[in-house]
Amino acid sequence: MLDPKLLRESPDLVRAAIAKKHLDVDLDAVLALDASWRAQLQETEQLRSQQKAANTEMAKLPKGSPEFIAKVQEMKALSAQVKEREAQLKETEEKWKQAVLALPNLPHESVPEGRTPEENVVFSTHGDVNAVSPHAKAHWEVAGFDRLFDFARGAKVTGAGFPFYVGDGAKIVRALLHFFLDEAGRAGYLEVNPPIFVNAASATATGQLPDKEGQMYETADKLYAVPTAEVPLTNYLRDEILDESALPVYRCAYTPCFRREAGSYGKDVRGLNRLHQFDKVELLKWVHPSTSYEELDKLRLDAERLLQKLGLPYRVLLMCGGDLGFAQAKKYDLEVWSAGQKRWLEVSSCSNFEAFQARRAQIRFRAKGADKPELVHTLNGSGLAVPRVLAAILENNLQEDGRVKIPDALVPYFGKEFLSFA
RNA sequence: GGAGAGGUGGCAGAGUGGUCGAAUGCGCAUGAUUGGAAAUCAUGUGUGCGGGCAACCGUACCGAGGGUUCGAAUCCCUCCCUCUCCGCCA
Repeated sequence: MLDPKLLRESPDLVRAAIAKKHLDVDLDAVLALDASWRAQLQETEQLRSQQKAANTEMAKLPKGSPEFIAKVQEMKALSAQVKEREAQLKETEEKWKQAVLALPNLPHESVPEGRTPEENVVFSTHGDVNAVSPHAKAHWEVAGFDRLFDFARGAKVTGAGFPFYVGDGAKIVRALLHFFLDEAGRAGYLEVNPPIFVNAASATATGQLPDKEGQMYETADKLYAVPTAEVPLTNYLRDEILDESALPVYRCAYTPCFRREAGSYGKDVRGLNRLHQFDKVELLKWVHPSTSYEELDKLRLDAERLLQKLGLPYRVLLMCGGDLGFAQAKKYDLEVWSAGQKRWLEVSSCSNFEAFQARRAQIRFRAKGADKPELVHTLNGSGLAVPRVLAAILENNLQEDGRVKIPDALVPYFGKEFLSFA
């Protein structure tokens, strides 16, 4: 959520932000709504003030006295008026809230102009895409793939996009998660094992609700399966005021992630590329506003280091305004090279939300001596999402004999040097 | 799942219709005292929203939402959560 004061004082900044993100928002309508909400609020508060004053007077009057009875009659009219105005105010407030919630975060000045994903800037490229296995093929075409990654039985038991991981397939998932969590711990993130269902308040605070409702699985008692650990983890500190000295707070969490992916069809749903359930380690930071861009760079490097240690070629994209999410001020995507598919696969997305999430979730800190608490900045990034990293390993490291060479850094976790499909 | 008891400020805890944003204690902050500290004394000490350059003013908030009333922390309804006992269970 954007600062309503910013909207009032500098509507042009907000207008520019909407233009840079190539969104369609009728800002003038929002401004008009804001003005009418404030006018109604003041009127209503003024009436309530009268009511309170009368109440104090009445308390001093003897209960059954004629003055008292007269006052009660008089106040009935005011009371009715207050009720009516409050109802109106509530209605306007609801509209106002929806309108303000629909305003996107301001993109940072360093975010490049652009409308489409093609206009994202290649920030850096690492490793040699030609240095991968000459035997690479799309991972779903590798002989024996279906034994280790059993989509057919997954479809029978649950549905499309819910594979079974079997034998070395299960083992390499566990090895990757273990490796990711250990690395995050070394980088200073405290490991957390959060609930994987959240309530509506939490999903709203991080922005999944109200608009992305259809992307989540919902249970009979109105809980949502987490689409990412970002949701429970960010909400961990919801409605709390931290001590300034506690910042920055670093947390990481592994959770399975559940996404309905309604409306995504076509080529990129093959194999491990897009699943309804997948495993991911998420990195979270709550930081002092003055340091958040420095922290974003460090967060990105923490994610990059994982790909470097796994020896996978990757590139970093700096997202342009049009491809930046609604809530992000700046975002980098990490894409791993998939030698068999001959394309880049997104495996991490590192973002600075500035105070946008913190305002919705009311996560603040108090500076020493300051009278007012201040909103923190939140950042998060994947570190990393398993299936696509796994796809890249399977493809890039495929040997002539059909086995897969396990990256050196992963061998201690996997327990052997080759993954076998046999 | 059943029965009972509860949810009040950073914490403990009073308050059962009006003068209550809320006693008191602890904690915390500032000042006095002290060579310094402890102790003591004094003062202050929540958050959101709106208005105002500001000092400050207004309003809301006593688990959440609704209701009754001129007026609700207090009465009624629904829901959520915690604790105790019983049942069930990894």
